[in-house]
Amino acid sequence: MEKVQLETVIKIEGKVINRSEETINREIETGEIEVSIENFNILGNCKELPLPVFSDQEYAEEIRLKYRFLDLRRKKIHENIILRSKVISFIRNEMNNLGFLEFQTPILTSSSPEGARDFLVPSRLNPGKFYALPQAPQQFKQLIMVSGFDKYFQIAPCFRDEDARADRSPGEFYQLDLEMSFVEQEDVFNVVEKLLVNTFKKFSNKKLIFEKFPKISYSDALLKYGTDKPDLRNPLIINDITETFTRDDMTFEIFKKLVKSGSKVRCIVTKNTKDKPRSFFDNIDKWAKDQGASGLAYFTIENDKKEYSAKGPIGKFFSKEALNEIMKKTNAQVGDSIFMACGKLNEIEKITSLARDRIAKELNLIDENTFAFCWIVDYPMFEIDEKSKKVIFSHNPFSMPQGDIDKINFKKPLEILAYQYDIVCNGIELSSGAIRNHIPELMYKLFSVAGYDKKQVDEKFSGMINALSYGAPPHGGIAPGIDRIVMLLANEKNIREVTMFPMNQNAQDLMMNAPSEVNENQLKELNLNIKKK
RNA sequence: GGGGGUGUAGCUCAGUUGGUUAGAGCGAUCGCCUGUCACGCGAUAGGUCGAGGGUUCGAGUCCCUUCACUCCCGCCA
Repeated sequence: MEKVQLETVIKIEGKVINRSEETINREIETGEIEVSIENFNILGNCKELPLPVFSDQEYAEEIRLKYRFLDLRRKKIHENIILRSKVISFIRNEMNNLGFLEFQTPILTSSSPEGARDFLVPSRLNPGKFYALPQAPQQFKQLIMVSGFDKYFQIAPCFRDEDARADRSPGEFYQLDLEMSFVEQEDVFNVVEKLLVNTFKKFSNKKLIFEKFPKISYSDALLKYGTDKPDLRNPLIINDITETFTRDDMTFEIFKKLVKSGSKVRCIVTKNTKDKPRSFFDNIDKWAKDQGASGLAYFTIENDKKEYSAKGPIGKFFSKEALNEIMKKTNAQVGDSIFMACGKLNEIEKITSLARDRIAKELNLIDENTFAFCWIVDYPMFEIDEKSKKVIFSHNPFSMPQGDIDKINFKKPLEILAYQYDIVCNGIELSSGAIRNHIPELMYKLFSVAGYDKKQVDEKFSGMINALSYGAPPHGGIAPGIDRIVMLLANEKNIREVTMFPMNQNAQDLMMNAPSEVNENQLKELNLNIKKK
């Protein structure tokens, strides 16, 4: 019996008996009993283990993924997967109770040129043609609304052929896809907010900072946080102080020059950091440079000789009045420090957003035991494409523009806002949704702004447009990411920790050897030739 | 496509300014002991130091190239 290796599956026959008093072990669950073995045999042998199962140690991903069935026996990930199952059935139950019906939608569907890259599946019966795996059941759920089912949901697999991140599985992931008819934005918010609050209260001990999620407009979010997925646990806020650099008494010429040519200056104020060592500031500056920015200028506000002064390498460039203006604008006080970035709008949004996280971590400002949800609303319908300088849809071409439909000024497309919204929790984008545009004429108009004529729209979205022409109800929905919800609940930083059989960063399944080559016959049937390199 | 980090025994890691035969713990094998419960004790096996090239009397260590994994940027309507 002692020769039996770890992880071997055995069958024991014998009597369960009480342990004698001195051998009772209260540390373990079965510490009061033992089995008096009469007989045992081995049901499943175990080779030498490539990774220890009975251990909390961390192991290289490669080996964990290759032997996922062993990895999954380990306590932490085993519990994560159980949590995932429970969360999903809880959500399903809640949705059912709210009167939503769960439907399946096709996995083999048509490719859409917009958005993410599609996974393509060659058709044997239709040589030269391809199915695509759905990036999301977007069009189907709208068609379900048109079909008269007014509340739909699905724990839907979504497929996107894009590169992975820690919080983004390559290839496939799951969304709680939902759609409702005859609703406005607020109706969707009410359903999802309740659902998420219930789910997070049930499955986590962490405190919800907001049970009523604050709503932040997209433009506000970019100004105050530099991103449309702000971590609201972080108290730091970004301020625009570009104006101050147009003053005559401002002598910080580097920024002044940049501002003259259209650059912006934004800053982050850190409270009571005057006693931080020089290295604190320089490290952040150096870090910013490592991130590809030109650095973060800084000074600390001091109170020398009864007058405010800016102290630091660039402090001397700031007049008393200029300093006052900045303090007024940013609510900064004596003892606070100010980090500044100057550059093109999208560049400094990016670096100040990263700096906000970085500085907060450095100063330990984030309470890890909380969840901070918010809605990001009022997304713009269109944006300018950096490369082509053309007007493109900024999010979802099927979203409903805001305002009185008859009064929308299509000549100023960048000013059109959409009923488009995101949920963000702790800096992680959990979902996006929209009230959909169910009016074909309006859709043609919006598409024409983005450079598509009626014929192109009819070709691309024939199913959709056609359906909307036969009495479509106003409708809208949202699709929270299941994997990310479980990730937050399980307190994991990586989505693979809540995915049973994940692929690695290069979208390979090391256990099943996917993707793999296929044989000549398979290719022949599909009318495919592989170009050898 | 680009940038950073990592790569030494089955696993987790150490390895000094370049210097003898590359070490430890866990695991494995064999044996001993045992009312043990992550048992204990002893012995043994196990290494292309990710790969290739270079510098050097000498490379795990320095240089170049490359591969794998990972994090980030791009990308993800």
